[in-house]
Amino acid sequence: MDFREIERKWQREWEKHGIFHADPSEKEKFFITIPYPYLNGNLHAGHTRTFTIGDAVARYMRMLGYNVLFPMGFHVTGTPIIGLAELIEKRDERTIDVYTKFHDVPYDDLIQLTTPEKIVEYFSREAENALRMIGFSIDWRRKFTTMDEAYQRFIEWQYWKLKEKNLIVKGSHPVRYCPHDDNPVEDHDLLAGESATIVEFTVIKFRLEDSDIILPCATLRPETVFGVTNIWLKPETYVIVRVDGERWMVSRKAYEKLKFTDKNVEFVKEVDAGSFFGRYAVNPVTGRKVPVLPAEFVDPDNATGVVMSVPAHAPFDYVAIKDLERSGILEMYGIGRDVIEKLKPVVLIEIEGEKHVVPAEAITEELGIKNQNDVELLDRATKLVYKREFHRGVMMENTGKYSGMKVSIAKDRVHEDLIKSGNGDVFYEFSEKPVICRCGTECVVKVVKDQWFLNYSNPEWKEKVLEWLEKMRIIPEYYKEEFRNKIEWLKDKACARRKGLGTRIPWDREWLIESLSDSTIYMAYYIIARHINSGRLSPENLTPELLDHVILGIGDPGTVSKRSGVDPDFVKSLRNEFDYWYPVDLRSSGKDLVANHLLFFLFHHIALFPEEYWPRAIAVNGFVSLEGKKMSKSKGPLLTLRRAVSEFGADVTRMYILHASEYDSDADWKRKDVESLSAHLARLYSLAEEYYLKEPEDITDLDRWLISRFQRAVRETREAMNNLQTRRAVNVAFFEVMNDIRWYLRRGGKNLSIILDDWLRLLAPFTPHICEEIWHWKHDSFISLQPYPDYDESKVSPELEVAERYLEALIDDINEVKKFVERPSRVYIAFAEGWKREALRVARSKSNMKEVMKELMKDERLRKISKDVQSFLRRAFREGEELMEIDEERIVRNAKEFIEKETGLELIIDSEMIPEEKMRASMPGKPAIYIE
RNA sequence: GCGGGGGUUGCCGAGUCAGGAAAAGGCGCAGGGCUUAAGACCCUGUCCCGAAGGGGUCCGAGGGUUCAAAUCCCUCCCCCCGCACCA
Repeated sequence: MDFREIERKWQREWEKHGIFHADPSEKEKFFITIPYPYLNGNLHAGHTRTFTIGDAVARYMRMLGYNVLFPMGFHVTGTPIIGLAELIEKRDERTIDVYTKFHDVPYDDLIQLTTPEKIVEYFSREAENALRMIGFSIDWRRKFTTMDEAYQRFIEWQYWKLKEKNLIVKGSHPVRYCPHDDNPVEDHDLLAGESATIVEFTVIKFRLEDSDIILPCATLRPETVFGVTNIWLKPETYVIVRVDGERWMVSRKAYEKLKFTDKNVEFVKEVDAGSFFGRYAVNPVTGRKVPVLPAEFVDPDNATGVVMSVPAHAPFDYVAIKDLERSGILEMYGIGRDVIEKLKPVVLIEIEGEKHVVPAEAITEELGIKNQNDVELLDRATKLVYKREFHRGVMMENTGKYSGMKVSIAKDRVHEDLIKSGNGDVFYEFSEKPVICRCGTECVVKVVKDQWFLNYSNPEWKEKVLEWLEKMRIIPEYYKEEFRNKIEWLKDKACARRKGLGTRIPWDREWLIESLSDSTIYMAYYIIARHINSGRLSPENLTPELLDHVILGIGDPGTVSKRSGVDPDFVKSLRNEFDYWYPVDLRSSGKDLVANHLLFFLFHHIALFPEEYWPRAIAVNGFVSLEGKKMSKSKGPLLTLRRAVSEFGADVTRMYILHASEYDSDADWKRKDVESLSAHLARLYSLAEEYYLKEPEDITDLDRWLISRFQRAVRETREAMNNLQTRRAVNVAFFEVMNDIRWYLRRGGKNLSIILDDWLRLLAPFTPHICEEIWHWKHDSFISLQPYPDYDESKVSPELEVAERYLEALIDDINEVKKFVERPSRVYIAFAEGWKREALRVARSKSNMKEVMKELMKDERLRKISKDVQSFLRRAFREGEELMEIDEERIVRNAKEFIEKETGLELIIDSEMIPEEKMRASMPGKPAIYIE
């Protein structure tokens, strides 16, 4: 049988009948969205996971009777598409290779894609085809791209709204930057230093005595400013530069870096550090005068190249002073030895409950550090001291107003105070070096000036988001904590760019709205997009008044109609439509979007909409790897959705991906596993061929058993789907039902068709095509629109289920014993003595196992065989009352033939033939067995 | 470092919140059945021992609580992900 042919057939039928088009109705609505994909390549297995989960839920909810809206659009905002167009234009070898090999774009098509427009056109078409060929139940009338004029109107409207609410502010921020390309660099633009982060140094301005020169000491530990004994410079050439009107002395490298900051920097002259040694500078915080001294460990390529020395807490400083003492360097610069003697470590941090030492001295001795060339050990020592002091340290009384403060707090406080007083500044530096751009140039930290920021740090805004989060459903649940933390951690975000595709900031048209910032509330736009696509609305109609009214209910239809040129009745119906669909009931997404998009999604909804339109639930899922390897869009390996479906079929792909893993854990795509899953689905088909159209014969207990078991599958599948546990759902609905069917057929069941209608409906959200196909052998309706099977308690028969389990266990036991008998031919069976049944019943009258055990364990003799008692009781509790109530003899007699077939033995029920010691092993539910 | 998640049988993974069977399901492997054959399908086994349905060991490591611990408590080790302005 050909899966693909069936799939295409039903996809055509669904489309022809528009069965997934959703419009307001009397029914209760369910609005589910999946983040639209970014179109710098083809959809791949990772998308497949997120989308398939969404589609399974959409289909499930539809079958539960909801009016489900499941729309899709395409994201094209930002720089990658432009970058890709440039690379293709340049015929970049690597790009051509990756796109032909992994994205499956034919070479001749690919080389045509030399403009962003062509790329968007091409990949949106491909994406739509792919999404159609896997059979997602999307309402395609609502598609759009973020470059559409109407969408941009909608974004402009949103940004005006945010501006009105003062949620957009101006500021500067540091970015990783390539001086050669004159552009910020992203991770994938780097040759080296991908893991480098931008570190913020505090600059503390020490003024040189009798001079206007400032020595800007860069430090990561501003709180130790109270313990500065001297200043270090490397004995080499430095420069004097004018920085915002001040004269700074910094390393040459530092000067280069300063040019990229938001400061006004002017070169003055070169100077020799040597001529400054022995001079004094003033600590702006303590007023203490400290000498300027030489040290080799100073790295001119790190921050300003000017270092304040805190020998009590900084192992480097401590060791460097020791080195000075031992060497003749001071004499070389004509500095008296008395200077050294004044460099006594000033301890300013204590750790409660520990004895007072000079930390840098202690650690240096402990690690056996000899001199400042022991860089590795010194780095380790520095970290150790920092770690201890940061977490457990408290500022001592010699730190003025910071005295008694925790170091972790004092650190930030001192930093802020320095900046406020004008005695401090910041200097950005990479945490690791070098950071090198793909063009080969070493990157710098650039401070972008006057940029627009979304003011996420706004405490009221945050508070509202945090409060709403508590009311939301987050799946899986433990992600709520993650969201809580991320919301608290979120800082202002730059929302403007110079380069890329996108919408201009309406009040400052030099800037483009950055891609994550234009994707926050676009779910609302699906409702409008439908009418743009049908031609009933044009972009010009989307005036602020219209959007205000439709989305927020502001104004009256009459006025809105005049301003927008839209018929008043249509204005009203748009408003009703919006009000019907909003809010988003579920946003289901990959876990990579938690710390960005999903946060912004919440923040923006909460800022802009009234509470009744705030999102109700968010679900998060993991990634997909390929044969254990991480997929990569830009390097491969990659499995496109299209390739997966053409090779394995839509249903197989869907079911595999749904069953491969749960929630945020990652799935691995293994070709072999996918293939064997294909066989399982084929089995479903052949079972249907054999049984679906067969009229049931007389209904037996075995049939009732199957129906009973099936009820439980229905219940658990529903429960799983209500929690978005697709793996569990598929496991139960498909594999466990399949196992029951195996037993049913093995037992001689003939009426499989009694559950097939329900089974197909149970599976329809996961493997809709094959279910639709089989369903139509008997019905004219679409299974996709049928009601989902309901759990029917009245069809559950615990007795029958216990009876079957009893039988299975009995056969197992007989086969087990059989192994030990030479040439076995007969099995004798006898049932447990009445007194055992009675004892069990008494014990069972207690409410739970714990109670019973407690009671029974008081008896010393029972205690000795507690394990036996345990297994005895466990089973009783598991099986329930029914274990005592079943008529063992009847079950065995009825299944005599079956037992004989399964064991190959003649079965005789006769207690006379069973030796005493075998009889002892019997329990209710476990007859005595004797084989000869 | 901070935050979140995790370590179960050859592999993937349930089970942990509410303590009570070597522990669902899938995959792999082995044996058997069916078949002209292959495939598909069906059955059995897959930690160790066992000539009677049993026994032993086991859930990252080590302690503890309990009649009973993968599950509760304490200590420790290891792994994955995020830490941004990028979609």
